[in-house]
Amino acid sequence: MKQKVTLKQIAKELDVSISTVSKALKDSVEISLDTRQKVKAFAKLYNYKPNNIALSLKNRKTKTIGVIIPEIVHHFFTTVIGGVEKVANEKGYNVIICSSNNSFDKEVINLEMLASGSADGFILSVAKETQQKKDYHHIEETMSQGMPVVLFDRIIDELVCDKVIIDDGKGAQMATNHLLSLGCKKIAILTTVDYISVGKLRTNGYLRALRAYDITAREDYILKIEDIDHCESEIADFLKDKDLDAIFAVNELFAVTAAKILNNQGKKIPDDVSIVGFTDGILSKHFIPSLTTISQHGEEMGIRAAKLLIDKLEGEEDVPEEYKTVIIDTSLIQRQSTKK
Amino acid sequence: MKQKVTLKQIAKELDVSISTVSKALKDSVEISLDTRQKVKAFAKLYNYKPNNIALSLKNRKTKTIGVIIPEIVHHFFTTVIGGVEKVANEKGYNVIICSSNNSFDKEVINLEMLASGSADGFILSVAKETQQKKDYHHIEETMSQGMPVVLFDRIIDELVCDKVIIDDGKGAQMATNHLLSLGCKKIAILTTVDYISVGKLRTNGYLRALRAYDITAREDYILKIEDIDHCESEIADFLKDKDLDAIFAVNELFAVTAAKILNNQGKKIPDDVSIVGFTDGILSKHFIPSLTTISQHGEEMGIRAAKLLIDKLEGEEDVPEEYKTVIIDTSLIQRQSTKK
DNA sequence: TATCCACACGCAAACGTTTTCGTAAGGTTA
DNA sequence: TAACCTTACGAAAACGTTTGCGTGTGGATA
Repeated sequence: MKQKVTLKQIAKELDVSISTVSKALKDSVEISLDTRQKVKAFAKLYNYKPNNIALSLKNRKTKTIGVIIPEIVHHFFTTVIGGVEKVANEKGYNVIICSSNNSFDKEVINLEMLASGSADGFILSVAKETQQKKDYHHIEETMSQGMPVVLFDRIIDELVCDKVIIDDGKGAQMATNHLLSLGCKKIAILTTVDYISVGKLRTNGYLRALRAYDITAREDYILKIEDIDHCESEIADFLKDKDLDAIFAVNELFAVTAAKILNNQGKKIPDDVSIVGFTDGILSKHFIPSLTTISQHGEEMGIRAAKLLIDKLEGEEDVPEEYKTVIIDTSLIQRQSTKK
Repeated sequence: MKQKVTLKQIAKELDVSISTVSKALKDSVEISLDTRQKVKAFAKLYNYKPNNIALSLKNRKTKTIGVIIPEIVHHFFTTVIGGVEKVANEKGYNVIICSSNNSFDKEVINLEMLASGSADGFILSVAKETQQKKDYHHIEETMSQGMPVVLFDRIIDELVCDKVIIDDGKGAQMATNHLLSLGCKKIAILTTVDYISVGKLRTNGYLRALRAYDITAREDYILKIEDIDHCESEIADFLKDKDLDAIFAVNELFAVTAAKILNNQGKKIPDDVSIVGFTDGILSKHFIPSLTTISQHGEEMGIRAAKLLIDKLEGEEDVPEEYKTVIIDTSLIQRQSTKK
């Protein structure tokens, strides 16, 4: 098992100094052509690769972007990561991904770990628990230590930093409008509890759309689901004996679950009930009927977030701080779950 | 913007030496109680966190596991990562995830980057291109430099290292047997091209099951799909005018796509045609009808892989090399796409 | 022959730790 | 008072780089 070869070893073998080796590998004119060639040949032979750790220590930067997301087994978030990776790779950055598993503690641990030397900046969507606790000290601390943070999707309004979001309200409004324009009047919404920022925003969008159509929102048409893992029974209860003509669900799972329950009730989609979801994932695409949905353009979010972060990382040090909030357009993807 | 505080700065402020600070923070008896308390108070106040990079350099280990997967937007792989993270976090390891995007070049780049200081060992499922090219020098090199590698799912037989796989053949056999036991006789398989190791293994399992039932396999019942992104037309062509009573698909997407096409042909699932898929993802679970499938137990794979890797990382240096191949049991999840 | 200048290379510091070893100060013992 | 032991701390090396600067050697010039 040959160990990794270092400059020191090459220097020893070739009987020159470490600096000579380093400079030779960089093709410095300080070093004679002869020596340069010898060193490079040797380095190639032994497959020398500079040690990133040492470089990071020396340069005080890691060329690494830390991404922290609430869930790793989640189509939308992985799509965003895809976008981040695209930009990062182009610009020579590495990407470290950590999942907080929606736990505040794990988010803190991950952030602190990455912040202590492993990453230069962060792209972050906060955990459910964090939104609930409203404790952002870890993020503030990271920023105050000079590491830029870009928040996306589940952001925190109180935090002053770059952000990439979609206009959740507008998206929800678009979805609801679509249903209204189809002639639906009895439109229910399946949403999350209010402390999830995106859930609340989408609920508001739904309400705004109804108002614009002069339809009074009904409390009993709004279901706020707390426990996503057991949404099925909640939705089933909610849907029992309700005479709806449309459902707007704030995510794929709610939409699909509702569709299945309606199916079992013998209702036809979209003939009896139309459904619009949120997030364009594989479920929406492949479900029968395929689901009309609001696309969040996850990859685009990742791309923009990465660009914002890298701009900060590579920008002038003493430029006055200026933070942007990028709003990604949502779009309605019409499929079979809403009638034409 | 207060910069990160280092031992040196604390030392300067408190007018002691760096070593004193370091020892004090570690509660060394060498340092007087007085000094210890003073240092600790100061460190806390300024929120001192040891710099991981410096530690890595010093300790020659990073306490980080590198995971390289072919795709990040992929349910199975993210499930595996979930398992890896579980174990890693328990044992105090960090997890870095990189995706090769099924590109050989990117796999090489990622591996080399992580290998040059960022990770102590690797958990890796190789890119499609790598399997095709049969070029494994980057992996061999990594191992020869003393960094353990655990291969999972898409492994390479020629490589001598730890591996975690499922018995793809057995799983496929189980799936096919299930169909046979239901009385199906005309069973087609939707599989991948042969250079994808798991595809080939599953095809073989299918063939074995048929043989055991004394059914001659028919060439025209086997579809090897090259381009997953455009599988729909291939499958549609294949299914045209075929009088099948069952389909075994080696992944979720093929299964769902076939189901949709059959639907359009007016065939009922499972009454006219039964379908068994592979991989227990959200699609299989939520599709209507829900799909009978072979579960790969992705999380378990991740757990086992992480354990194998950490064992190697923490094992004695000079213990004779010994490599294990862990085979995870697959299981058949019966749902609605096969008749009872 | 004394002076100067390239050339080609080495020294050493720095990045932030940890840890071994050395040592000054002060107290105890003989 | 000399010898010794604690106590409490500091110096320095090491991890692997990069880089500014110093310097020895040899040849060219005056």
